[in-house]
Amino acid sequence: MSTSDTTAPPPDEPQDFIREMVAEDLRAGRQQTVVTRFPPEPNGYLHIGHAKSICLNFGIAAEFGGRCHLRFDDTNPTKEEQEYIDAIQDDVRWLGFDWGPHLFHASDYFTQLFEWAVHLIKTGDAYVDDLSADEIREYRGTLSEPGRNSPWRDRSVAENLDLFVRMRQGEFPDGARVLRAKIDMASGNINLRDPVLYRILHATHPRTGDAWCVYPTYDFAHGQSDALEGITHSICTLEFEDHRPLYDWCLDHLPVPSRPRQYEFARLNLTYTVLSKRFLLRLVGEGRVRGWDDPRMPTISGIRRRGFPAQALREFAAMVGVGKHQGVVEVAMLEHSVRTVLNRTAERRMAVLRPLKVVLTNYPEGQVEQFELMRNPEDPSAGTRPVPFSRELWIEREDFLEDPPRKFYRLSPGREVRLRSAYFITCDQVVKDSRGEIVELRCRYDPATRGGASPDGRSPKATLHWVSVPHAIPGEVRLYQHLFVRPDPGAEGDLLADLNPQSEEVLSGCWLEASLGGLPAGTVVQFERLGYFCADRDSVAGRPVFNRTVTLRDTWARIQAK
RNA sequence: UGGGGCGUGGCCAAGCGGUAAGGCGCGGGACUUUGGAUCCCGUAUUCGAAGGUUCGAAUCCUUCCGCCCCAGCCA
Repeated sequence: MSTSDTTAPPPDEPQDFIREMVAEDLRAGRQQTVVTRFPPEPNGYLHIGHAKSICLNFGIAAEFGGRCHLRFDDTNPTKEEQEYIDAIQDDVRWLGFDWGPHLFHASDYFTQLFEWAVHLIKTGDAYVDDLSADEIREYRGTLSEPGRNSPWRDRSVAENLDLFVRMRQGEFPDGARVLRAKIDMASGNINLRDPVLYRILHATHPRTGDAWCVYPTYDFAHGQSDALEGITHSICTLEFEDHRPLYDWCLDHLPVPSRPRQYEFARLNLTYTVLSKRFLLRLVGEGRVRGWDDPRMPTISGIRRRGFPAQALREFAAMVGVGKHQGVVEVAMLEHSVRTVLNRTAERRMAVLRPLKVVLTNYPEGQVEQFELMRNPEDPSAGTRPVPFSRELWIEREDFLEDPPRKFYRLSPGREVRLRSAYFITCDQVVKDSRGEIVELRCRYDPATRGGASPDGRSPKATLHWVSVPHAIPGEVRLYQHLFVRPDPGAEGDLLADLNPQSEEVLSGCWLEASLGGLPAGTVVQFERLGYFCADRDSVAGRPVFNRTVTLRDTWARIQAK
């Protein structure tokens, strides 16, 4: 609230229409400062769509030198849980935003809201209705026909007051009565046909416990909460555009301490990604995934477990922009920002997912060499790491073909390839078991090519990654594909029918560079050309588990085509 | 048949009366001791459609078409 909050100059060029309006409000003197808020209902985990809203609200506040509140819109105790309240805070923090001391709950205002409801009753702008939910729906009319007034609409102020207080005191069961605003049953905007302001809910609230049995609706709580917190710009998604007249009506009829304005933008839609809390809740509830933070989930916590960096999400949000057009953004755009960030930050390591043993017949038994390899070629300041090399190595099964087709340049009988940063090797012999399965390759290395370059200038067409057998540690790798196979999850049809049955593939016989052992969960490394992998919290010392980060449908196909 | 919004290339998106930014994707090339890295080059005679105003329109006017949201005591 200090004036220092307002000293930062607004950005030179607003990048979107909301920022433009904010800048204009400041310029015209309609607002002295900028206060926004991110107002999730704690009825589930946050997903990538919320990230857009978080970046928008916190971003605008930061750019204009204002502040952004985190407010839980906890007006419906039947759906809300403390677990969600905690998880949401973790996610917003992880995304890189700080609400400072500005943590609020709509439930903080229950007393004030109740008093304001009484105020509306006294001014004749609200009444207690005895109609049932079904009757209210009937009386509301339809999209094309006006509604009719409730027979209880003209009760006296005294009777309304008495009934409302008794509602609050718990005299009536759920659904028996509601408090309604007296606006216009014939309005073309259905939200204005005497909207419900308060309903009876004998439910325990995660924060206020059993103190209340009447709870305000979203429409009666949101704008007033904004006003109480001094929010200047209340930014929400498009589906609330119809509610803005009601938002304004409430503020205009109540002695609120400030006058916020509501602005709407298009929510994020992503191809191959369902961003419906209701549906995500179902996936978790039915055990289709292993929880809200299952790495296949589009939740912020799931995405985090897959190794998406917070910065990538922020860059993605900026890249997508803010507008009123409801399009569907291609996941490729998200994956692009993930790769961009990871490419410059993730350290390189070697790991063999599907191992095949290579024995260097001319390499001295028992000899071990240490190579010092770059931790990240994109960032020399990351330094180097020691990587041991010995007579027996693991290479990727896919990197050898006994009978190579054209265009396959990796290892095959008689061919020479480079072992990344080590030596050139040539395959002399293929060892098979009784079933004809290749179990081992006998190769010869060229001592003159130490470090991966040949003094005579020859250069193999392929470079393989490898791990020294005696030094490797076992690990598990989980490969993820898109959870949904339907490009546009917004289209009609049963979403469950389009769940990808192969969205997860677990590879347990992997061999990893030893340095991959003690990585803290959340660390993302790049396994050379295999892609980015994130150390999972399921890892136990010495036996790490990694989740593959970015998935492209044709990963392997692309690599093989080279 | 009510109300509220939105329509710029495959996707997102600038543009606000002066003759179509940018990003993603895609295609092609270069380079490379991983590449899905990096670097080049290409990718809308046209802005949902049709009229009109204007020297000049994606930008102004008219009409039409299409898509989205609203009939929870959810948010």
